[in-house]
Amino acid sequence: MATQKLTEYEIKRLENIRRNDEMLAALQLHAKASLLSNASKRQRDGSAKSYKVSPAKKPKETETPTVIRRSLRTRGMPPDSNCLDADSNENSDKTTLNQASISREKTSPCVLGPLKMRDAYDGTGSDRAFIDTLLSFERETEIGKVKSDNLNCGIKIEKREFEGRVDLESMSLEPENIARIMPGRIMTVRFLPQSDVNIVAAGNKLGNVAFWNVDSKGEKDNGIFLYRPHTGPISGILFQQSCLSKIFTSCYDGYLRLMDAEKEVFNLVHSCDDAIFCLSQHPNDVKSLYFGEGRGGLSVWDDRTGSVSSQWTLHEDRINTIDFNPQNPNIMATSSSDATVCLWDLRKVDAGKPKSLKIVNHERAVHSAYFSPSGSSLASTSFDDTIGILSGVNFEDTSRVQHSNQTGRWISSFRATWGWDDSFVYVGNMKRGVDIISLDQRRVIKTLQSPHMTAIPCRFHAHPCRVGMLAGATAGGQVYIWTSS
DNA sequence: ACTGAACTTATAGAT
DNA sequence: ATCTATCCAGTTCAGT
Repeated sequence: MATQKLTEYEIKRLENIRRNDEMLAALQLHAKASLLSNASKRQRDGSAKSYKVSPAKKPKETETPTVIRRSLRTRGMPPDSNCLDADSNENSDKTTLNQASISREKTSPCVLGPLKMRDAYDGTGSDRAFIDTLLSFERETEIGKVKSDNLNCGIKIEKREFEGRVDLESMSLEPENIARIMPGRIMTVRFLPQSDVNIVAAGNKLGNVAFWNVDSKGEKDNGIFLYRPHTGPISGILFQQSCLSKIFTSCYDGYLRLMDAEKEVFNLVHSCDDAIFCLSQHPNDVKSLYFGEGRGGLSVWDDRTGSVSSQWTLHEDRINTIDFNPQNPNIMATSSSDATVCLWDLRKVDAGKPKSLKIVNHERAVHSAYFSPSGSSLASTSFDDTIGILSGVNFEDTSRVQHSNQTGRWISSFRATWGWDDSFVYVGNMKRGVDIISLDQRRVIKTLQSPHMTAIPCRFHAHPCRVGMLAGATAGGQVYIWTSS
């Protein structure tokens, strides 16, 4: 009996080993193939699958080739390759090469230069309407810009122009505000910071970025536009209040791209050897992009000079989020898989020995640390099944709210996300609900649930201009938009 | 201190 | 209704 069991166990184990070996072999084949040519080949084994973006659409290739990420430097190319400047980048040979490889395969290509939106677009129809929509905001802000100070363009990201508390009881999920906008697991979801439209952008694990105009119901593609600008998990999407037609995206593939709707390209802004795990923008200096790179690294990209202006090692493991205090933008919070949250004073972070203002210790990896809208509190979410609340004039008060954050492998980690004021944070739970934690009461005071929510919402964003409008994204490419009447 | 393996978990799409 | 592929997260444990 005992020997029988042991044998079964052994068989299972060997089977596991065999499968792992196969997977590794596949990965290595990919790596070699992509080194030989940019045009990625399909996986050689039977695991090739097709996928439907939505039931209504026809099958799509989702195979994201595992590509060895190489910086321009290691490829012997000059840094940045003028990619920042879209005008100077009619870089014919590179562009045509890219086009060729993309049209052959509908996978995310490994493109070291600007990638045309047309080539990255994955849809049956045209994305013209969507691009025009983005550009229309641009014209609106142009008018505003001329009137106001164009010297200080974009002083604020996501300025909140409203009063009043959200009425939690009136929050509901209407069936028309649900859509599967992309395949795969969503890593990040963001509302376009524009008060008169409801557009969300989401990035998934496969390197896709999808946009959904929530209000264009019944229109072609249901207002959903899917692009494939990257080859790995999307770690950040950044809108800029001052220029809504330019959208930054960051990826584990080590690339930082700038989608420019005007030029209709995904420019390559920056590439590095390490994975980029998060992306943020300094509130007072929108030309400074902060991103977490590799194991504990934080880099600052200066969009004026087109180069990395600072590089620090701030943590012992990957940095999962970077956030700035709205009250005092010199204060930055980082959360890391090294189980800590750190507060930094940017004026004091030296190149040599960065010293944090404060360290909050969790028991396990910390997946997020976000400042409240007013900047007076900080909420951190950790695998140790707590949500940390940091408050007080000098952030000297710490407290914990118990919350199960065991998402496992297939669900993106939970990140407690602030709403429209300092009252509540919103965080997913494994029972397909949205837990609402009251800052005052330090506990879950309500859980949003709906029979329409058929999967676990794990990543959230509150509409920066609309109280009560909350987007939740799932591991299956769905987005739920909760609204308040 | 490091490396690698096992184990956990949910979902969409295929059967 | 049931089955299965997913496969770079994080942790624990076993072995160097």
